[in-house]
Amino acid sequence: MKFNPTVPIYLQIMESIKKDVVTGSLARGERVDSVRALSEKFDVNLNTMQRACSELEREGVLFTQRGVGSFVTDDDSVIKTLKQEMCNNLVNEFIDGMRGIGLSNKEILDTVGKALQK
Amino acid sequence: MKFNPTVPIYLQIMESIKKDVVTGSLARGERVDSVRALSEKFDVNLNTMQRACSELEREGVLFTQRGVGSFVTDDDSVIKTLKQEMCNNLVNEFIDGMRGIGLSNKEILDTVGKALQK
Amino acid sequence: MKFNPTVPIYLQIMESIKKDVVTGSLARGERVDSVRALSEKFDVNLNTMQRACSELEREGVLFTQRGVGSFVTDDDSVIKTLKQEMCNNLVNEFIDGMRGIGLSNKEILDTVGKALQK
Amino acid sequence: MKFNPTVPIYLQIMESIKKDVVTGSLARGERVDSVRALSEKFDVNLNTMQRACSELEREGVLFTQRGVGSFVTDDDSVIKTLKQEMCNNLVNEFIDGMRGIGLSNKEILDTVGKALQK
DNA sequence: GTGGTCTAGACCACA
DNA sequence: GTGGTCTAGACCACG
Repeated sequence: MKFNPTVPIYLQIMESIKKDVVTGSLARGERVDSVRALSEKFDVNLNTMQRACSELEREGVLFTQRGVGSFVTDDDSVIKTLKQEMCNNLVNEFIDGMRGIGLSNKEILDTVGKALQK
Repeated sequence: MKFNPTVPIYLQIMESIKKDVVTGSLARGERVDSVRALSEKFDVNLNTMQRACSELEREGVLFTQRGVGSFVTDDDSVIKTLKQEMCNNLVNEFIDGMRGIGLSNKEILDTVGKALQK
Repeated sequence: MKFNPTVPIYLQIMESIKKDVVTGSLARGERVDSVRALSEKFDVNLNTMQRACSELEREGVLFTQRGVGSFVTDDDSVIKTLKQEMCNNLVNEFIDGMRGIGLSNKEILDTVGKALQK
Repeated sequence: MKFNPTVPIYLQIMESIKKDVVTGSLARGERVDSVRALSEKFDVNLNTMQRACSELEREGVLFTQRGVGSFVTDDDSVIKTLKQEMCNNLVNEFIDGMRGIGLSNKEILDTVGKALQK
């Protein structure tokens, strides 16, 4: 995975895992790889991976059973909320940005429409 | 102006000025305030403001006349390109993000449509 | 290192490092000292050193791994191009200068020849 | 005349006038244009032109007769020395630079030879 | 320990 | 007055 050097790696990893969770490619309640394995998979420092995981835990996306491993939350509503939040953030940032450079509602919608066709 | 503490102030200032340029609220060739004045306006340190300005100059958005002041580029094509770039970035990031959380083209378009009505 | 007071220190440091790179005394891909160490070595302020390094990074001579350190580019072609550029600049400035004060090609070549024997 | 933004304009003007003097395109003892006229010719601020002229006077290249105007020095030895100095500076800087990037005497001479043929 | 950013305050060259 | 550079010292995110 390629990281954008301007944003913290652990945030990018968190985003990546969240995406897997909301798309179901990491299923509800499923066990995730160990931090060590993940750090190798993402090719990042172990500390960085730990940071990403503990933040995800804090957000309720993952939970840990000591001595057993980490798991995706088994609370479906958490996942739904997460998806909604991510979606809202994306949309709001996008619209604010487009309006900020002077585009009208119509122009925004047209631009999205065209871009989606590619 | 309120700054997002997670992204460098000078970048946020650059964004703000770029927006003014692409929306025309800073006209082509127009003189911009002195670095000192801007640093007060944005309420940041002089050095921070200078960093923002010199990066904008490197990007071709501003140019400087020694001992005189800084001006918005008078090359219209630069401004057009800038606007196009900013727009593309927004759209691409948005679409990538939305697809990343598993939304279809139709869902993306619908979501934007609804959000624009608010 | 002694600095010429009429040209910015950070530029002189950049030149110095570039020379080390093109002569190979800083090898391709080699790690360079930390900014802190360099600032002591060159006996300049940390910020000045950072300025020099970030400009070198922008020029592709160095690259940075977050939290790890900075390294000489591992792209050999960049180094070759750099050497060629530095060489061309020197030669062109020199010849332009000499012609500017009215010397013929023959005189220029003779002068260089004599100077090299010292 | 185009100025290099990284070096003071007044220095560039001084260089330009010195070249005219050593090549004889400004003859020994010849009257030079008024500072005002020169500032228009070079398209620079009057202060800048004044700075250039007074430095040239300090260096003995020009001299001023109050109420009359400025003139190129009528001392031929000054001009010869000037030319020699400019020439030496060019050669020394050039050779130092080339050696600094690791070229041998032979390589330096070859490079100059080739460049002169263009 | 690494690089990156920010502030405060000073000095300089240029116009 | 303008922009540009430099220092000193602090804080932060990252690994």
